[in-house]
Amino acid sequence: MSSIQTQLTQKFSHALVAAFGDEFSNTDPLVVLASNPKFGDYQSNIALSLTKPLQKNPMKIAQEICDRLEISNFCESPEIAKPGFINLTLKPDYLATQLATMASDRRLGVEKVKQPQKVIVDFSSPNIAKEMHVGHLRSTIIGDSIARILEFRGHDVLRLNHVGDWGTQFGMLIAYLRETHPEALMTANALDLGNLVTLYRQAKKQFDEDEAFQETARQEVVRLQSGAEDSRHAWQLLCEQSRQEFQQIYDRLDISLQERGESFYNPLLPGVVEHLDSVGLLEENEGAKCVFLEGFTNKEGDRLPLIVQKTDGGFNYATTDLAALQYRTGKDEADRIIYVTDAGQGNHFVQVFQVARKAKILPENVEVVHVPFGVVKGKDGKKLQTRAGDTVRLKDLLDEAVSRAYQDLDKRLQENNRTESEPFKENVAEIVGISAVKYADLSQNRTSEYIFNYDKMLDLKGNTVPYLLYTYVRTQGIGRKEEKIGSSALTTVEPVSIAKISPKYIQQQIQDNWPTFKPMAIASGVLVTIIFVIDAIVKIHLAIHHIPLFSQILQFTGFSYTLWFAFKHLLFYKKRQQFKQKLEEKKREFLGTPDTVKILPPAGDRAEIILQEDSELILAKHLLQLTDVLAEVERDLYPNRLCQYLYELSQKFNQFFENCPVLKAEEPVRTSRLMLCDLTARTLKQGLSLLGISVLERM
RNA sequence: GCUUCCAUAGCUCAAUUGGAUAGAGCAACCGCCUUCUAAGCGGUAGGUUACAGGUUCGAGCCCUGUUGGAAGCGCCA
Repeated sequence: MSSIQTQLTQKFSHALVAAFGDEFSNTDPLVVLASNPKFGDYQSNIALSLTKPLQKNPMKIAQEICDRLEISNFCESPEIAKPGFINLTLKPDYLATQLATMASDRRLGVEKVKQPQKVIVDFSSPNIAKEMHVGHLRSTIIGDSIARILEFRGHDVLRLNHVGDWGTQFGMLIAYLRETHPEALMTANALDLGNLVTLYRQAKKQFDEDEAFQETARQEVVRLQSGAEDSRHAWQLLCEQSRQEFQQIYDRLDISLQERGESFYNPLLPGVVEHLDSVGLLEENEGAKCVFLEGFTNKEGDRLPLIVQKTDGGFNYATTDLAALQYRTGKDEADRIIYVTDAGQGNHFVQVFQVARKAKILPENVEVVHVPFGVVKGKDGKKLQTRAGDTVRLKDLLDEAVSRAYQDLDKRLQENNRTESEPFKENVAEIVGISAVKYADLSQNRTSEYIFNYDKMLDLKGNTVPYLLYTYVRTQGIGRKEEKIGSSALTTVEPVSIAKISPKYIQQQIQDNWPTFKPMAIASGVLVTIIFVIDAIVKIHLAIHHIPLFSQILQFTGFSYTLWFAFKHLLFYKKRQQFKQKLEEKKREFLGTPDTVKILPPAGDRAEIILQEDSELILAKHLLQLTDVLAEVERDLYPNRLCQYLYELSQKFNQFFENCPVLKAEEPVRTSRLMLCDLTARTLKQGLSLLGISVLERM
C-alpha cells in the first residue's frame, strides 16, 4: 500500500513532464501536507519554485500542471490559490478504501523497504565497573527506538553495545583491588557493583595522588594487554559482574543489545596504525603517531592532529573507533552505521569519519551518521544530579518514576471509588512509569537539551505517555463493552478465513516471514528437479512404447490405480471432508494461526467504512499518514516525529470519541466506527511498540 | 583563542528537503459528566521566532555579523 503522498507525488511528476518536458522528470513536485486544513489535505508548492527556470507566472504554471494532473480517482479537482499553490482535497470514498486496505494488512499498510540495508546502531555503551546512570538514558532509549523503527521497515539491524571495557582505568582498578580486596579478583561476585563503584572512586583518588601507584597501575595495563593470565581473569570477573547488572536494566527497559566492547577491537589496533601509515596519512609528532586533520586548527592556526598512538605505545579511543569502522564495513558489511551519543562527541566523530574516509577505511557507499542528543538537565536547568551532588543512577531514576506512577494511580482509584488488585496496580505503575521516562525522552527533539521532570512526564494531559495509553484504553473499553453486548460486527468477523486467502495475502505473508518460507523455497527447487527426472522417465517410457504390448500393460495398470484411488479417497463425501480438513490443518500449520489482533477480511467481504462527520474524516486522514511518518523517521532519525504523530492521533481519536457515539450508532455507521476504533488501537499499539513502549488494556 | 551545537508564548516543547495566518501542552480564565473510563472535550488569552543586516516571489529554517548559553580542542574515553 503506497502512501497517499507518494501517489500524489508520482502523479505530479507525470504532470510536470507532460507539461514542461522530460528535463523535469527528476524535479521534486514538493507535495506536502496542507499547512492549514482550510487549504485542503495536501498541497504542491512546485509552481512557485518553477517561476524562474520557466520564466512564467506561477499561477499559469500551476494551471498547466493541473490541466495534466490525473488524480480524479482520489482527489476533488485541484484548486489554485493566490501566489501559485495547488491545493488538493481527498475524496472520502478514496479515504475509505485506503483505510480498508490498511485494516486488512497486519503491518497497517506500512511496506517494507525494497532494498534492505545492513544497519548498525551503536548505542547505550556503559562502562564496566561503573553503574548505569542518567548519562546512558538517552542513548539507550533513543538508540533502541531507532533500531526498532529500522527493523520494522525491514532493514537488517545489528544493535551493538560498545561498552567501555578496556583501557587505563582497568589497570588502575585491578591494581587497587590487588592491594585491598584480592578476593574480588579470584572469585565471581565477591563484591556487589555498588562497592565496586566506591572502590573505583578510591582507586581513582589514589591514582591521582600517589605516583608509585600510578606506575603499578600502568604496569597492570601492560600485563592485561599482553594477556597475563591472572590479570585477564580478574578483568573477566569484573566484566561479568557489570554485565549482570546492566542486563537487569536492559530487561526492565525491554532492550536487546549485542555486546561488543572496546576490548573486542584491541587486536586490530596495530593494524589500523599500519594501514594509516601505508596510505601515507601517518605522521609522527613529539613522539606520538598522528593523522593531521583538515578544518581543525589551534590558536596559532596550525593543523590539529588526531592521535592514534601515544608516545608510550598505547592507543587512543579514536584508534578504537577507526578499528570498529574497519570491522563494521568489512566483516559486518554494514551499509549504514549509526552512532547514538551525546552531542559533545560531535567533533570527535567528524574527525574520525574524516580520517576513515581519507584512509579508505570507510568506503564511499557506506553512510555513517552521528545521532547526537543534548544533556539531561534537572528542573533547575543544571545537569541532573542527586541532592548530594552525585550522578543519578539509572536504577534509582526508574524506581522513582514507577513509585510516583503508583502513588498517582492509587490516588486516582480512591477518588473514583475503584478497587483494583495489587498485581494490577503494580503492573500499571511499572508500565506507566517506565514508559513515561522513555516517552518524555523520545518526544523531544533530541538535539536540544532536555529538562527531566517527573511531574511533566507523568502528567495525564498533553504530549505524555499516560495520555496515549489512556487513549488506547478507551479504544479497548469500547471493545470490551462491545463483547458484552455480543453483537459485534468486529468480533463476529472471522479472523482471516483460510478459504479466503488471496494471492496477495500469501505474498505478503511470505515477505513478512521469509525465514519460515525458506525451507519452502528449497522444496520448490527440489520439486523442479523431480519434474526434470520425471521428464526423463517419460522419454524412456516413449522409447519403451516401441516394445509390443508393454505400453498397454502400463496404461492399464495406471488407469486401474487411478480408479481405485478416486473410489477410495475422493468419491465419498465424508472422506472428502476429512481430506479438506487435513488440508486446512496443513495450511494453518504452514501459515501460522491468524494474529490475535482482529484482522478484517480482505476486500470484497469487509464491512464498509463510512466517513461523514468531520472528526471521522480528520481521524481517517491522520491514520493514513503512518507510512509517511515512519519513512521520515527512518531517513532523519528523529523519533519525536513519531511521538508527535501518535499524540495527534490520540487527540483526533478523543475528539472523534466525544463527537461520535460508537455503540449507540445505527448500522452501518456503527460497524464503520468500530473499525475506526480498531484501526486507531492497532496504530497506537504498533507506534508505541516502535518506541519500545507496551500498551495497557485497562488503567 | 579556535571549532561545533543551541536561542521560538510566563514555563516545557513542535513547526516534514525555505511556503500561505509560527502550532501544542502546562500555568491562568470560562464552559461540558443520568450517555462507550472526565486520566477526557470545547473555548478565551498569550509572539518583533535573542538582535542587526543579507540572499529571493517567500526566511523560525539559508548566508554574514553581534549578544547570550552549552560542549569540545596533542598524547583520558
